[in-house]
Amino acid sequence: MSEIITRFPPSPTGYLHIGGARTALFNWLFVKHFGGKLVLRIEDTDAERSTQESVDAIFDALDWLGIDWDDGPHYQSKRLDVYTEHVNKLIESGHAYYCTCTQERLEEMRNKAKAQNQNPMYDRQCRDKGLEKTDGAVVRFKSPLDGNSVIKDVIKGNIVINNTEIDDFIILRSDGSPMYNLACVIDDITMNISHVIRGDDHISNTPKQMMLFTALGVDLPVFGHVPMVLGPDKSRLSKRHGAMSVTEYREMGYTPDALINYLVRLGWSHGDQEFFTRDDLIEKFTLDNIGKSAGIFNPGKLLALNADHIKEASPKSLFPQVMPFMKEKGIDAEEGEHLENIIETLQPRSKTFIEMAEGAEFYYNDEVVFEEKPAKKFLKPNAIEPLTVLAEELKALTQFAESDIEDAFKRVMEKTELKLGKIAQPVRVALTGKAASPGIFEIIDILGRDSVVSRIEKAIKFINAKV
RNA sequence: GUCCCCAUCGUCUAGCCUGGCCCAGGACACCGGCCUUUCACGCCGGCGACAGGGGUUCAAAUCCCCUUGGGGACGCCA
Repeated sequence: MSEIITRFPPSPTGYLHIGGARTALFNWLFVKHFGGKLVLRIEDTDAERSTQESVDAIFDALDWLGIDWDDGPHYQSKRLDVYTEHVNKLIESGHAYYCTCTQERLEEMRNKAKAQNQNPMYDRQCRDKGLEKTDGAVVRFKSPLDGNSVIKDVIKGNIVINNTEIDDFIILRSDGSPMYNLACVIDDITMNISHVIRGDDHISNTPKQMMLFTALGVDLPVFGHVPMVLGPDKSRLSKRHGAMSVTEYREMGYTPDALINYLVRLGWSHGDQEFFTRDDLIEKFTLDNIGKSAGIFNPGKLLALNADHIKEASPKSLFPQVMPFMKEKGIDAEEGEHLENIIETLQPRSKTFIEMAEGAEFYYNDEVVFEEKPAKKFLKPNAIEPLTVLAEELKALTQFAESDIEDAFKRVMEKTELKLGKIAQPVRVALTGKAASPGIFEIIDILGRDSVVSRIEKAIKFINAKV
């Protein structure tokens, strides 16, 4: 088998959205699995809508996701001569012709057809006129009048379309720029694309593109149309369904590994496995297990997967991802063992990096702000004794490991005749200001003796001041 | 409307190709419970689906047909 080359061809008319990212991912995983190449192609032939900001946003998103490419980026806007060259060939070989029908006439025809519940199609008025190139003329493809086109889709199976359904579509605009189907095919040919893996909203374009391949005398690539991603209301995913841009998930504290896991798993499966690392996916991904039906984007499941990935990751690998969020909260954290320990305590209770940064706050601020409710409930006069005794016990410790701290608590329990819960909760509030936190022994261990004692003393003062 | 695609719990899916192991398994969500120094994690249990109707067959979620439902495409957008 010849080399596998796929492509990801976004049009830079906006950010990289969830659906596009998924298509990119399928292509990327496919080539990673089989050792092929991925071509990145920017389809910017629509000068009106294409922007540099979009191009940058797409690169940024791809970079964050960790999707790299082997060839490109190629910009269609810079390849206009390649397209005109091929269009000229098509005209010479009788596969295309100039058309001077006005846009008004075309629109009129469309409206009329729709009014009569007919499929709107060009009536091929200029097909056999042998028109020469003139200002304002477009080039149309001379599509077959009979027979049918069969897409041998590796995902959907054979799809048969009657050629009478396909009209003489425009391949070159009156300004000389190529239309999507033309540019796409020429690029796929010149870039030696072996597999075209794209959203199934492109199925209707495929017969047209196949005709172009055939007219140019080139073998067809393998086509695979992946089902679309729909919103919760089953309509095409759009902004009103919430976060659509890939990078919004970065801002919401998601790890790209979770997004990738979620997106691939939406429409693809490997038995009952739900959790996949990147390497896992590369190892197991093939086109064989892609489903045929559209899937609904479920933010809840993505969140759950994000929590799983945070839980499973090594604390160190999380540094660069959480630190920006910590910084935003005014936490000036340093990479190292201390941060590693902190993250470890937060991993099982953080669904996002935003939550993790919030959970980390108390570690970095000795001036604990007591939340009203827990303070009222636990920082009461009867907490003074256990707090005082604990402070003394901690001061007396010669070793300050978690087990030593636990022993200290046991002695406090004996001396005060209180259950652990009665001691731990006031201490927790004293140390964190909150009623919920990681385990009390581990946070004492991480905070260190000086900080803990000082916080406890401040809490005692707080209680006394209240009385 | 025309053409095309699709159809298993609310959602993502396993099973379907190569009928029997499926009165349908897993995951998210939800509801109970356990664990426990809090919150989580974890663990256990519950809820919950083969769209409908015809065939074929000893046997159908699995094969065939029809209906219904949903989606997509119908641009000098990509």
